[in-house]
Amino acid sequence: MSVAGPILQVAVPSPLRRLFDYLPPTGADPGLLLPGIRVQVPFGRTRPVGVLVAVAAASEVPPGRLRRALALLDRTPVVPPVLLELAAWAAGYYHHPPGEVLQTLLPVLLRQGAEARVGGVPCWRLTAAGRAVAPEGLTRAPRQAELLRRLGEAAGGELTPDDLPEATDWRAVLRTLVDKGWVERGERPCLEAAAVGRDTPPALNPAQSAAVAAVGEAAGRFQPLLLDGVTGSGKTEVYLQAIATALAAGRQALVLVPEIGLTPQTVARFRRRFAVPLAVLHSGLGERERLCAWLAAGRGEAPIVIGTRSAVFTPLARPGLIIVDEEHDASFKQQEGFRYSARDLALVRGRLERVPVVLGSATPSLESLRNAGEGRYRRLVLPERAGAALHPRFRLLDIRAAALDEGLSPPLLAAMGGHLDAGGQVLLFLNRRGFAPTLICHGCGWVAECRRCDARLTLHARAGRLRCHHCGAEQPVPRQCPACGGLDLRPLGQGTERVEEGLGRHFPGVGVVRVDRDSTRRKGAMERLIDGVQAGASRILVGTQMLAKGHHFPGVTLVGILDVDGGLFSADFRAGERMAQLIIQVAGRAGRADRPGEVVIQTRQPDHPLLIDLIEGGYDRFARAALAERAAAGLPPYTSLALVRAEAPGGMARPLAFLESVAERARALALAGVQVLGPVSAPMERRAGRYRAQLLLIAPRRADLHALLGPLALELEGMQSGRAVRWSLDVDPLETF
DNA sequence: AGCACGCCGACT
DNA sequence: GTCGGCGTGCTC
Repeated sequence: MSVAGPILQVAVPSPLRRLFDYLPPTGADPGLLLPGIRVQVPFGRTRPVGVLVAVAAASEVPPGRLRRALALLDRTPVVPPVLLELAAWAAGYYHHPPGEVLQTLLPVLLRQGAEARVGGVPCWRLTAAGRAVAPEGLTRAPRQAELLRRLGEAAGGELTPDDLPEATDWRAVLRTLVDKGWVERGERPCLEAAAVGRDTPPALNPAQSAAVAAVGEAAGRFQPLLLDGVTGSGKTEVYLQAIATALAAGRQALVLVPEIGLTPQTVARFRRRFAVPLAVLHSGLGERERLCAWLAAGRGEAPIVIGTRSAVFTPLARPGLIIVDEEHDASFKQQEGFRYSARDLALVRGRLERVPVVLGSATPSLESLRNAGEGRYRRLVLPERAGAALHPRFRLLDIRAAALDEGLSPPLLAAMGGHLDAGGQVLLFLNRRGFAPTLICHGCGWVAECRRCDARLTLHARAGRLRCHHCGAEQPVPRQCPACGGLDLRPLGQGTERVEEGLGRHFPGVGVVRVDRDSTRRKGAMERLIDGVQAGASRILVGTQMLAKGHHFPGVTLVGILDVDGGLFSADFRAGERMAQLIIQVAGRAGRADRPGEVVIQTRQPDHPLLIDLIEGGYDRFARAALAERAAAGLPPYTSLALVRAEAPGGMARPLAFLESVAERARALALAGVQVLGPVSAPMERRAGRYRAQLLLIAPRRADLHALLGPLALELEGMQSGRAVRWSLDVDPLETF
C-alpha cells in the first residue's frame, strides 16, 4: 500500500542511513517544493532542520505513520543540485548517513535554521575617544575593561559577535561603551575586499606554459590533471594563471589547501594578483562570516574561493576550475565523524560540474601517481628551474655507533659549523616536540606514563610539566620517583625543546629559533619567528613538521633530519610514504638558485632500500619502488580498504565483542573478493581512557568492497552490541595498523 | 544520536 | 509511598 501525492524525501540529521518521507506542510505551494531547500520536520519529539532531497509521487511508509512537514525554510534551494548529487555520492561511497552528510555540508547557521541571507557582518571598533581610554583604569567595570582591551588587540581593530566568548552576554556592555562614545558599531563585508591586484604575472617557463595550456584545454569538461612539480618549480604560478584564464572566461575557481597551507601569505599572494573579491574559508572564521562567504560563492559573487577541506562543499554559481594544492596532505581526509577525503570529493565534484581538477604536489600520493600512470589523470611535470636551482645533495649519516650530543652526531655538528661559518643558515627537523619523550627514574627504571593512554608522558622542561600528546593530560614534573622515592629522574630522548637548548650551548651567539606547536601557540608568533629567520637574526632553525609546509628559507644551506627511523619502523604501511614526503618537503625549504642545499639525514637504518631509493633517485624512484611494494603486498592503491573501528571505556571486551560480530556478519555477507582481517586492538590500545579495536576489510576490487559495505553498514546500525561501543566506518582509511 | 518508555533500589 | 538508575526501542 502506498500514499499518493507529493511526498517529501528529507535528509534528517540523524545517524540513520536513510531518508525520511513527509507530507508537504499544509497549504504549501507545490511549486516551492524544490530539492535543496531546508525543511523543518517533526522527528520523534524533536523538530530538526532537514534538507529536501527529492519529491516522490508516492511513499511506502504506511499512511498512518506519515507526518506532515512543519515548514519550508527556503524559497530557493540553499543546496544546489550538484551539491545534492555530491552529497548523495558521498553518503553512498562512505556509507555514511545522508542526513549527517548534508549537515556537514551546510554552514552551522543554516543547519540551525537561520535565514539564508547575507548582510554585512556586524562588528564593533574603538572610536578615537575609546582609544584614548586606558582599560586598566576601569577597575569598577571589569567587563568594559576586558572589551576595550580585546578591541585594542583585535586584528583589524574590529570584533564581531563570533569573536566574543558565548558564556557572557556582551551586548549590554557594548551598548554602555557605545553610549560613552568609546565604541562604534559598523558592518564588515564578509568577502576579502575587492583586492589590490597589482602583481603582474611573471613570464612562464615552457613547462609552466604547457601546464597552464593543458588546464585551459580542459576547460568546460571534467579532466583530472596531476601537477607534479618540485618545490620552487612554480606550481603556484601555474595555479594563478590557470585561475586567471578561468576568471577571464567568467568562471569561478575553487582552491583547496591543507590546514596549515591557508596562511596569510597564501591569501596575500592571491590578493596581490587578482582584483576580485576572495572568499576565504578557514577554521578561524566566525559563523556569520562563513555563511556570508558561502552564500556569496553560491551567487557567483566570489570569483575565487579558497579554503581547507570543508570548502569542497562550497556552492559555486559558475564553476570553472578546481585546484587541490599539496594533494598528498593528510589533512584533506577528515579523521572523525563523516570521514571523507576532500581531495577525492573534489574529483567527484569536478566530474559533476564538468570542470578540470588540478591536483598539485611536489610529492604526489601513491594513489594519484597510480591514477596518472594508468592514464586516468593527465600528468604535468614541472622540472626544476632550468640551470639555476641545483638539486640538494643528500647524505645519510649512520648513527648506530655515533656518540650523540643532544641528538646530534659529530658529523652533523661539523657540517653545521661549516655552513654557519660560510654564512649559511641551518634547519633541523625533528618531528617530536617537548624536551624529551620520556622521563625515567635512574634508580628503579620507573617511567612517567599517562594514566588514560598507553603512552609515555612527554617532558616539557620549560613549562615544568609532563604532558600526554595523545589526550592532553598534564601534570607537574615530580621531584622524586613515585615508585622508589629516588631523586635521579632523567629525561630520555630528544624533543625540539632539548635540541634548541643544546644548540644554544654549541653555537653561542648564533641565534636559535624553535618552531613547533608550543612555540607558535600565541597568535602571530609563527610569523614573528619566521620573519626573524628570514631577516637573518636567527641562523639555526629547529622544528617539527610545521616547518615542512609553506615557508621558504632562502638563506638555509643545510637541512638536518635528526631522526628518520620513527617513520620507517612504524607498522602503518603508509609510514614510508609519509616519511619520504616529509623529507622532500623539508629539503625543499632549503637553498635557492645560487646556493645549493645540503640535506643530512641521521638514521640507524642506512641500508633501508626505500631510503636509499629516495636519496639517490629522488621522490620519483622512491614512489616507483614503494608502488611495487604495495602491489606485491596487496595494499592500496592496488586494493581498497575499509576499517571498522570501535571503542569503549572500561576495557577491550566490548569493542572486541562488537567487532567479532561484525566480522562474522562480514564473512557471511562477503563475496570471495573481500578479506576480513581481525578484529585486533588498535596500535595504541587505550587512548584518553577508551579502549580501541578495529577490523580491516581488504578487497582487490573496489566494487566488491562496496557491495559488502552497503548491507554491512545497515546491519551495524541495528546491531545490539553496537550500543555499548562507539563505532565508526572509515572507507579509504589513512591510518591503518 | 537523542529521547522516550519501563521496571527495580534509596530517600523526603 | 516517590525520584531516578540505565536497558531496549523508535524516529517518516
